[in-house]
This record gives sequence, C-alpha cells and structure tokens, in this order.
Amino acid sequence: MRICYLLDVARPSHVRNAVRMRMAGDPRHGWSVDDLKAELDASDIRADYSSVFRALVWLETRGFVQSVDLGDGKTRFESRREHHEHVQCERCGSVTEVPGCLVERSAAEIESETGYRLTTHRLVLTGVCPACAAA
Amino acid sequence: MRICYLLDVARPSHVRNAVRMRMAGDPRHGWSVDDLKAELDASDIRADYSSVFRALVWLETRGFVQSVDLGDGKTRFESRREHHEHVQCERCGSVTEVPGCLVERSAAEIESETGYRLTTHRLVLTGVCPACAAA
DNA sequence: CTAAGTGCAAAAGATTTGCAAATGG
DNA sequence: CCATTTGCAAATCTTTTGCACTTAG
Repeated sequence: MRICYLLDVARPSHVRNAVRMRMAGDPRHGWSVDDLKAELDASDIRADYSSVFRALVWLETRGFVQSVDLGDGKTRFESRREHHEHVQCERCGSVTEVPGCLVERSAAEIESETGYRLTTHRLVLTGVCPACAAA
Repeated sequence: MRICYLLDVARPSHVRNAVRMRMAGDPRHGWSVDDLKAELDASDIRADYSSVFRALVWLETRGFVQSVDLGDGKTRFESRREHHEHVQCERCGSVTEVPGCLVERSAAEIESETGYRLTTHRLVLTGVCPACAAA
C-alpha cells in the first residue's frame, strides 16, 4: 500500500525534493524563487530558475507550500502550516509569524506577542460576493 | 493667501487632474493604471500610460491616493479615505470595502456587513522589529 | 528663460512558457 | 517506449526610467 498518495508521483524530482526539504528544514517566512535557487546553489544542487519555479508551482498546487505576498513585487513561498499572519519590519525587512488568525485578534495583543511595534497593515480578504453566491 | 498648499504646484497637469477627478468621482476600490488610462481614453483625454503612472506616484506621494495590493501582480490605487480593508470575490473579482480596522474585528461581523462569505484572507502587518527599535 | 509636464521608446524586474534533450519507470 | 523532468532561451507582463519636446509661469 502507498504511504502517501500525494508523493506518488510519476518520477522523482531532485529539484522539487531539494526545494521542499529546504523549505521544511528552514521554515522562514517567505522564500523567493531566488532565495531557493541560491540555497540550492550553496548545496551544489544545480537547478535552473525555471525548474525551481516549476517546483514551487507543483508544490503549491498540491498544498505543500503556499505563496506569501509581502507587497514588494516578488512572490514568496513558505511551507504550509497552521494558519497564521505575517509582520514585516519596515526598516530591515525581517518577517516574523503572527500565530493564529488575525481576524479574531487585537493589535495590542499582536504587538506584545511579536515585539514589533505595528505601524500599518495591508489586507485583502477573499470570499464569495452575494451576486456570485446567488448565481 | 493660498487655499491649499498641497495644490500649489508649479504647473497645472491635466492628466493628474483627470486622474484625481475620476478617482474621487468613482471611488472604486482599486484602480489599476490601465483602468485609469481606459477611463481617460473614454473621455477623450489623451494620456500616455507613463503619464498616468507618474500622476499616481505624484498623488500617492502627497497622500491623495494610496496603493492597494490584491495579490494578482498589478498595483491598484484608490482615493485615500478613512482606514478600511478590502474583500474581493474569488469568483468574479469584485472588490468591496470593509469599513474600519480589521485588527479589531471578527470574521462573522465582517461577513454580515459585507454580504461576502469569507473563505481566506491574506495580510502582512508592517511595523518596527525589536532589533530595529533598539538600534 | 526655466522648470515642470508629457509622449514615446525602451529598460528593468519578475513571472511564465516553448521546446528539445535527458532520464526514470 | 513513453511520459515526466530539466535547462536554456525567450516571451510576457507590469513597473519604471531616459530623453527630447512642449508649454505654462
């Protein structure tokens, strides 16, 4: 019997595996494609940018990773874990996780938990509008 | 005496004025540069894409408009008003305003106010991290 | 005159795709 | 064999910039 259906792929992919291992082993918040390619290069794993990109699309499609948009024009990816938000320092760019769902939390609480002094936030909720729900 | 210092610019700009008027007159949530150019074209106002873009930069710098990132790769702009969040339909792409600050609100309340059934949300808080605050 | 505004073209930055070669099952 | 994976190059798409020309003050 198969242990994991999702991993039952037609052929092994060293690029995909390497990407996935790096992301799982160092669960930073927001790997850009370049970050991952550099990480692989440092391990002497040759992989083209497009291969890394395709690995990420593959992993995202199957729910292993999810994209994070920090608003600077590049898409980042992180291992999919329990739901959480992000807080980024407007000076140094560092990103930290805000555990839990923001929709149910207050700013003061988040500040005390992350140590960040919040200045702004950018959010887009997604859902189904009344018109679409009726159609 | 000057009525408005911010408007005391060196020279009038019909592109900038037209952009600003359209955005104020139809305060939709998220005008892309293309949206605005199309709107101006429809009014027989010839304006290059770059001119519209520069008008938006100008207006954003001075706080008349602000950018909105819906996560689809294009930057949108809206007239700057009181703080609010956005909710976008994952089917038709329509965007509606969620008045107030999300950080202090609950999902159920937002759903009843907007009529959207929320499915996901994407958020990045911005602030100053402990390291930067100490430096 | 002088500086700001504009159009045109092209650069820049990131994402995405086409295609042929390599390769595992 | 055959379908998947990969590298390479190039197409796309959006944002941004350079530059010369126009124009208002």
